[in-house]
Amino acid sequence: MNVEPVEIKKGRKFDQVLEGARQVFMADGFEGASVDAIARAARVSKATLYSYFPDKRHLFMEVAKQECQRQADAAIAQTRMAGPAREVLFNAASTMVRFFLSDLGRQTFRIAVAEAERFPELGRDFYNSGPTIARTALKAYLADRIAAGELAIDDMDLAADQFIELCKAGVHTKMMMGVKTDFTDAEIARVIRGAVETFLARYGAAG
Amino acid sequence: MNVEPVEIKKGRKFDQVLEGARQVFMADGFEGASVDAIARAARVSKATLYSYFPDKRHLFMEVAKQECQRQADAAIAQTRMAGPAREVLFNAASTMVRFFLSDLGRQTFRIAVAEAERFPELGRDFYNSGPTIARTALKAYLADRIAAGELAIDDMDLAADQFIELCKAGVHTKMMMGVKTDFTDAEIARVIRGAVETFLARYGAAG
DNA sequence: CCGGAACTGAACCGATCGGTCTATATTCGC
DNA sequence: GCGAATATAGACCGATCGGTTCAGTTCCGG
Repeated sequence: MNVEPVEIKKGRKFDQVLEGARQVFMADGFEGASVDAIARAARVSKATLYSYFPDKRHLFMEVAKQECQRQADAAIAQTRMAGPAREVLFNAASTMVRFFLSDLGRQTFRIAVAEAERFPELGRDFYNSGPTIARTALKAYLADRIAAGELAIDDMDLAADQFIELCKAGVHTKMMMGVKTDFTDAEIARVIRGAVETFLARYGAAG
Repeated sequence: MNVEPVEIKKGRKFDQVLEGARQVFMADGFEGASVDAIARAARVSKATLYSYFPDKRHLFMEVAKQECQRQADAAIAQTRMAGPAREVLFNAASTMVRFFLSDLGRQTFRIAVAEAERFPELGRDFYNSGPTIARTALKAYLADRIAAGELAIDDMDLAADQFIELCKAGVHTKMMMGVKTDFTDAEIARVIRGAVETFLARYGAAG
C-alpha cells in the first residue's frame, strides 16, 4: 500500500521536470525556452525529461494547463462574492487589476497571446481556465444583486466583460507593450475606482 | 529623367524588400519568419536584402514602425471627430472594434505583445503610433464636448482609456486567444452600442 | 544485497537559421 | 557603350535546437 496513491505517472522526478519547465517557459515563452535549459533548471537529464513527455510541445501544454488551474483556483479563493455591490466590485476589481499587473499575470497573458496561433487548443484552455472562470463567478454575483434590486442589467454577459475590461483601462496594454511596467498604488487605485464608478453608473439600479 | 523621383535610399529594390518583409513578418511573427522566406516573398536575393539592413532585427523594426504609421493615419482619416457625442462615439467605437478584429489589427497586437520583451523600444513605438494616437484624438474630442456642456469628465485620461477598453469587451481577448475568430455584425454592434451606452451613462452631463 | 527500473551525462544527428561570400549578371548614369 | 553601382543564385559557415542513443550509475523494493 503506497502512501502516495497519486503518482500515476511512473518515475520519481516527474514533478521536478514540470516545475523546471514551468520556470523556464514562463520566463522565456515556448520558442525562447530550450529543452536543455529546462533540463538544467529541473536538474534532470534530457533523457529523463523525454521519458516523461514525447516532445517539447506536450511538455508545454502540460505546464500551461496546470498553470491555468493554479491561477483560477487562487483567484476564486481570494475574492469574497457576497454583499453590497460597490464593496464587492471594488474587491473584485482590486484582485483583477493586481493579477493583470503581476509578473505571473503578465507572463501568462503574453504566452497565451503569442502561442495561441501555434497551439489553437492552448489558447482555448488558457481562456477557459482564466477569463471564463472570472466571468462566470462575476455573472453569478451580478445575478444575485439584480435579484436584490441593487443592479439593473439587460445583457449580463456584456456587463461582466465590460467590467473586466474596465479593470485594464490605461494600464494593461501599456504594460503588455512594455511602455510602463511599474505602477504606484495610487495609479492602481485610480483604475479600480474608475472601473467601479463607471460600471455602477451604467448598471446601478438608480432611483 | 526618372519618372519616380523618390527612392531616397540607394538601391532599386528597397521597397520590394520592405513589402516582402511586411507580409512575412505579419503572417509569422519575428521568430517564425525566416530571412529566406522574406527574400523569397520580396523576390530578392538574400545578399540584396542584407545590403539594405544590417540584420533581421533592424529589418523587423523598420517594418513595424512603418506599419504603425500606416495604421494611425488610416484610423484618423476614417473617423470624423465633430458633432454630438453619441453619434461620434458610435463611429469611433465602430472604427476601433473593427480594427481590433481585423487581420491586421490582430497580427499587430499579437506581434507587439509577443516581441515587446525582446525589443523594448519596439513596444513603445507600437504603442505610441497606435493607442496613443487614438487616445489623443479622443481626448481632444472629449474636451470639446465638455466645453459644449454635453459631457462631464473629471479624469480625461482615464475616461479615454476606459472607452477604448470598453470597445474590446468580450471580443478582443477571446480573439487574441483564438477562442473565437469570427464575429457577426450583430455581435459587433452589441459591443459598440454597449461601449457607448456605458460611457455616456458615466460621463454624460445628465440633467 | 540483489536485480531491475530509473536516471545520468555527454556525444551525436539532422535540420534550420542568420549571415557571409563569390562569381556572374544586370542596370544605369554619363 | 563603358564603367561603376547594384542585384543575383546559391554554396557555405557556425551556431542552435529538438530529439536520440548509449554505456554507465544510482536508487529502491523485496
